[in-house]
Amino acid sequence: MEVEAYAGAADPASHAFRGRTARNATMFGPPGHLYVYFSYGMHFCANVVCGPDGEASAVLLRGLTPVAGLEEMRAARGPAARRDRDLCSGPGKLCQALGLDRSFDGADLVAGDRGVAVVDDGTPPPPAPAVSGRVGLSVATEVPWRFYVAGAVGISRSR
DNA sequence: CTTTGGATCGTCT
DNA sequence: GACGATCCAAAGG
Repeated sequence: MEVEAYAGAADPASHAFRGRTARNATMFGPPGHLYVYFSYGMHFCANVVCGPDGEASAVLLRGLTPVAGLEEMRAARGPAARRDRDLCSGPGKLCQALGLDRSFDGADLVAGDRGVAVVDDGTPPPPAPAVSGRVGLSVATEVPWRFYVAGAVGISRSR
């Protein structure tokens, strides 16, 4: 598990920093929804909207430990994912493995209206999550808002 | 193991 | 018209 926090209008690294646009509209909506955007001409990235309606705060999903549907993930990722640990070890890989694209933008993760939901499987929170600066930014690079489970499978390469 | 460069296009200036 | 909240293959140690 690996995530990064983006603090809406107050965060220069957030897509919401320059105000609401057609692309980031979901972030300005109510929490519990999925914000999916297209980047670098070939990748999708997924966020969970977490602030109250109108605040545009979100959490970027950067890495996951696959626990089920491994066969489907391998098929979706293709030959590039040599090892199972590479299936979801990055924001773009994660979306490819789960089949997420722009059509999932705005999905309700509580109701699961588009077949995607956030659920509690009983795994307790990590007692000591690791922290670092966020990856791939040109601004606010030292703000320590990247959180991950140290040693877990499916963590992206950090700088 | 690390470094480097190419692919590729929607979005905002 | 420029630039990404990226990934991967290839090449060098």
